[in-house]
Amino acid sequence: MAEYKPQQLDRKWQQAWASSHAFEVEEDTTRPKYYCLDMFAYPSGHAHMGHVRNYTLGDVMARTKRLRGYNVLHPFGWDAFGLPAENAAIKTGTHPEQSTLDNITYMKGQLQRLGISYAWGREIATCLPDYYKFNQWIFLKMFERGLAYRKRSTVNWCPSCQTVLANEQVVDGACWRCGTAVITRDLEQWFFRITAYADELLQGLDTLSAWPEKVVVMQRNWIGRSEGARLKFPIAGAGASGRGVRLQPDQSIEMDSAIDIFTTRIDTIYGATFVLLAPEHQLVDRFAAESDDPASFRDRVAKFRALDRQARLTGEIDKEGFDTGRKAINPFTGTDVPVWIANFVLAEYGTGAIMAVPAHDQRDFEFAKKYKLPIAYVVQSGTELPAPDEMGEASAAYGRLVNSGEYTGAESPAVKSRMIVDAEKKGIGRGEVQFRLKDWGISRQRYWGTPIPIIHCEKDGVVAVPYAQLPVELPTVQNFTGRGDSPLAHVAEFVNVTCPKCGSPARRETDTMDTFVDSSWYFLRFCDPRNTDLPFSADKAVHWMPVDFYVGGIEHAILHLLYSRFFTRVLRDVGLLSFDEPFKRLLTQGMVLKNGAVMSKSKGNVVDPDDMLAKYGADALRLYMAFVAPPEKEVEWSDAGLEGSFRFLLRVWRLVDHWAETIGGDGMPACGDDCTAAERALRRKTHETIRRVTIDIEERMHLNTAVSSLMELVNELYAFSETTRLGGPARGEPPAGRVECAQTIGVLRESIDALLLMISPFAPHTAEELWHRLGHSGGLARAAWPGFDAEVAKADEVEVPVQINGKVRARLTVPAGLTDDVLRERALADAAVRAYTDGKTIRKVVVAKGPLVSVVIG
RNA sequence: GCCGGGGUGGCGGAACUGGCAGACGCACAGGACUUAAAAUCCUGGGUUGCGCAAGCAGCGUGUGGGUUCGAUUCCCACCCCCGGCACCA
Repeated sequence: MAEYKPQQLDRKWQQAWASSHAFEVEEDTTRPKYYCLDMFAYPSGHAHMGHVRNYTLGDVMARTKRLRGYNVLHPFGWDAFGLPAENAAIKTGTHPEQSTLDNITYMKGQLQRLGISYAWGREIATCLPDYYKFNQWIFLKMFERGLAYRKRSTVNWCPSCQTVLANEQVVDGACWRCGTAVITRDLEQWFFRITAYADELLQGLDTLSAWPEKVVVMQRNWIGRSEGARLKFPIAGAGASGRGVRLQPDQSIEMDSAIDIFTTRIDTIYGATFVLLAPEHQLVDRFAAESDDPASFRDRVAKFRALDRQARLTGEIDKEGFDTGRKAINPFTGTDVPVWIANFVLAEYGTGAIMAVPAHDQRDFEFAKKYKLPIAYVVQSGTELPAPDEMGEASAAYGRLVNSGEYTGAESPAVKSRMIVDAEKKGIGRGEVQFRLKDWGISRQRYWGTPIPIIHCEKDGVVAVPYAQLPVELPTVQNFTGRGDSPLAHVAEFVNVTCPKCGSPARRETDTMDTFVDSSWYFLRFCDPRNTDLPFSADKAVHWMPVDFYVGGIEHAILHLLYSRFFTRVLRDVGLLSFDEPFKRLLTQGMVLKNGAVMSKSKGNVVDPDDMLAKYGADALRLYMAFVAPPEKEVEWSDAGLEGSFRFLLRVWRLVDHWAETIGGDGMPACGDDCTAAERALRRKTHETIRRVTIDIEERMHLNTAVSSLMELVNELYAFSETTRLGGPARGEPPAGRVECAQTIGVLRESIDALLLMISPFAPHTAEELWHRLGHSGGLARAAWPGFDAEVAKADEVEVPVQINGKVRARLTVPAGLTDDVLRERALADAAVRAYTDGKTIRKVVVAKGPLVSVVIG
């Protein structure tokens, strides 16, 4: 018997695949294409088990689809810019480029040792100029379209990473990367106008039927669309001498003499008894100046502004506010309402000002109670009309309007649109849609990223670097200090340039781009990775895109996937693409835990893939990853589980090795019709397994059950081997010479071939070796997935359970395909059934598919 | 608070459209082989009660109810766990 030495097989077949370029692809219109994408990796240094799981899942799909006849694009690359490399440079002095390229080399070796079937010829790394040139290209296209713009703004700043963070990179008030509490800073920043696509990005979610519901919902919430109205509350006493003068509701209002508010509940406006401003609202400074005691006014505001920041970090504060002393006019009721400043009103959402309706909003209710502000009840949802003084909480439900002037008696929410139309007619407001989504700040004051292709000129202002001058290459910087300003600002020969427009001395932009820019279009670059003129050719993108199957971590549910959907639309509008959604089907795989926690060096619970490869080989590790749980679930690492997978492969090896000589070689007989019962049973099992495994991989992506089906088939093959007079592999006896019966050979051959083909996506090295030993020429690359024959899979005898009053009381063994009537008769005639039914009334007999007979007696 | 997912043996999990709950694996126990061990192969097991035994009866998929001949699956109410968002007006 040949010994199973997986490490040797790994090396042998990996070399064979590499030298035959087995996984490289070109466009081929004669076959259907399949784009299988694994999320590219940040080259952190070592692949961890999460990577192994991710790429195993992708590779099972890629290899299956190849056998199924698809022209499969399965590329890989490196998300190579980013902070860790720069932080390492600060610590150790190794240049980011050096450490990044070293890490890529090492990790690439690891993935190759796992036998992942990548088209390495298309490998990309975002830190190379031939890639980031097109980050700059896309930036310029966006700049031309007004989608990339500059503004001074309060930004999230991580004091530890010394850089700006996007809203999406702030988690619970802390930096997503290092966990340091985020502070704010006022900086001139570049933004991508993702909000211009907010509605489209939201609507597109409805078309993503093959995405996990969870991810779709997360994106929907993140975009956060709210329909409502923007309304003007005129400031009473606006103007120099007009304090206290009351405006009529239909009087036309000057812009700067009114407070704009946003509300989704215009139906409650008759209950708006005060107005609240965010501490950062633009009117606050003016009100302070015009107040009786500006100094103390400003003091109180300043406290809120400071306090507000802390509150956002902890997530809970008491609602506090103070009266500005000013009044605004509720444009629907015409009455004066006080204007307060409140710490819980957000400046960045809506208009930074709200109408407060204490009777129908819990926050406003609490505020009104605390400061004894009036409460007016205007939407009746129950039968009782509560007295405002006795209300214990706000009533947010819709209902019939009361105390609402001409709208009294109308039903809400239906009345909303009528009120908005009326507001428009009177010039006091209009319908408006607000989004939670903010524009994407992409400036980073760091080195290891894509330079922003912009030049600042005294005379011409912000000037784009001409396309012909791309890429703006990242200069070599030797000293990394980690101080807060952009390292590029210290490289004189980089900074000092001449203006492309007027030729006078100018300054280069020294910020770099957020690395999420790099990953927002890399899947398009894979379609045409060596194009030097364009990010990719439209033809090639049309051929390969969209990505048919995308596998990666759930942590990218919002950031990366939303940005990629945004970029796809921008590039569509630029004319390079003709579709909206980049990823047809998405699988977010669960994390790999050890002792209930994420593996990390600090916890000391890391299981190194290299160690497992050395001990069990790639196939056992891959098989274990597929078998341990459904792909979406978190899994707890288990050495024993991995060993179990190894044992299974050993079992397959012994089985095939045992039969190889008997059934191997060309010209073996095919299955005939005169099979024994045992042979028919094995064929049935084989075809049933083909059916299940195919569906489990391609449709359900339940690799764990696909593997268990294969295990069942192997168990069946062992049992079959034992029962033939040929001598099975179980006891290690040699087969008793060539088999006489051609039938048996044909059946075994069919079953074992199918087994090897179906196991090959999981355990490609072992499968390839055994396939070769069976004498197949051409290797698995030339093979086709086994066909399913429904006729063969059909059972000729079935066991039919008989339920009596819901409990299984008997089993009939009958020929398959009996009619319901015959089944009913046989069930009622059965002795075991009669024992229960004799002397009882049979009330009902149901014959169900299955089949199954259900008898009701009384 | 809102949204999404989940709760099945000692453990990971299975049950495809309402039809035999616990596939497959791990761990465990017994047996075969062996001088012995490892490896391998075979067998066993949800649980309670009765029985020397083959077996018989009952209970079982978070809890309580409902629909149905039949519910892990559908409906209602509730409890718990995980994930996301969170003063978004």
